[in-house]
Amino acid sequence: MNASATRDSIVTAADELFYTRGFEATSFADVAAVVGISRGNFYYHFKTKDAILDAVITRRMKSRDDMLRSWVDCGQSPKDSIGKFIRILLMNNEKIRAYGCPIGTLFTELSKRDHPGEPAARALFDLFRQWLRHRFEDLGCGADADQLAMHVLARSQGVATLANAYPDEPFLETEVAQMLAWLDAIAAQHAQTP
Amino acid sequence: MNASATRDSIVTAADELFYTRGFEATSFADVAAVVGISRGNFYYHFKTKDAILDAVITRRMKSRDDMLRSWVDCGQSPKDSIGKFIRILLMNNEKIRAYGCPIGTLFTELSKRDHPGEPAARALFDLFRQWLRHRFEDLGCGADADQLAMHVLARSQGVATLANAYPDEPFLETEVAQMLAWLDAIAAQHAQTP
DNA sequence: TCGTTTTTAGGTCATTTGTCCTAATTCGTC
DNA sequence: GACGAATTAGGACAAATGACCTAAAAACGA
Repeated sequence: MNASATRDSIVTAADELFYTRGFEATSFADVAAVVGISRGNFYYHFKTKDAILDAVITRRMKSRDDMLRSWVDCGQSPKDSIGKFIRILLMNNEKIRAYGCPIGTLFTELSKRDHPGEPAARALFDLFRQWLRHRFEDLGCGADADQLAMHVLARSQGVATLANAYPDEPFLETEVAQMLAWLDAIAAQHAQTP
Repeated sequence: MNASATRDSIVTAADELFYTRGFEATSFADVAAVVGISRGNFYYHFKTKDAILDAVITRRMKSRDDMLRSWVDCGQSPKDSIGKFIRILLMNNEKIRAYGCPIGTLFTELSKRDHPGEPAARALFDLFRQWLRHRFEDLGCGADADQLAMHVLARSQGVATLANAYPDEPFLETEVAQMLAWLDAIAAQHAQTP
């Protein structure tokens, strides 16, 4: 098989395992088993576990960046863009209930261990934060834009955590509806005072 | 030393280490070193790592339960009680910035590994949830009480996570102020429609 | 075919949990 | 104080696991 194809399937498998089982709990052997290659081959592509983590974070970064860009490029209103972000929680409903937020849980794990990959994991938060801030600026929120961005991020994180703790309850849907209502209010408020 | 005193200091040390480093990352040797006892003595008190985890969760449960009860017993209004809960985030400011929420991060870690201690960790959430629900009921929120309780829990979790990711920003204080303002609005709303 | 790339099989080394043992020390009780 | 029970120290050791490494084989392209 092509080397970059093998490398890619390793990163794909690692991404999934880091999400569902956690970074530390996932071993070389686990990833190799999913991909169907030997541990030695694994080492051929990635010298250290941190190198795989880097690749996984880079992959997530690109994936999220592409997603966010597509929402802006398709030309919808800033409010609808932010609404789409909030609705990610609904889109990934089952996975969030089962494993929490892939960004949040990874950061929390790396932070607790003072892992060198922590800044890279924080950069994933930054990506969403900047994007949200720009959308709120487009909405006319000016100086409040960053604070609003952080607010949306925090509530999303909280909802993901609690949905993970209480997966059998309709809590996630309720909270998303409330966040969308809150967004309506913010948008209305800044529409009349431009 | 008294056996229960030794046991207690083990649980205290484990509680702190599980919080600051995480459960999996903390080894028997780590805890024994902090307490200043031998590994042999350690095994005299706790046969397995899961047994220490149980003891730590029980301890946290009792500590939080005592705290919540004291807030009700001192006879302040339900609104002020809920306010005190929200202000936990301020009280534990530095620790939350450094290590996140002790309840949330423990649950997330155990959940991700399908650890048998997961239900016990969820019970900690339940404790806060029930208490908040009762306070909102006292406030006259009736059927909405549980949903409001979950809302407060979720926002607190989200704030803790983001404050952990951005420890150098005044974000935590800002969000607490907003939550307290939100609480004011809820209380006012139910004061005029009893 | 030849040389490079890719893959495999296997092993090393360190760490951690958990078990077990012995001897010393402390403690409660008489 | 004496005695037995509880507690502690300090280790040896097995089993498991995971990160990391090497060398030979296989696949592949020119």
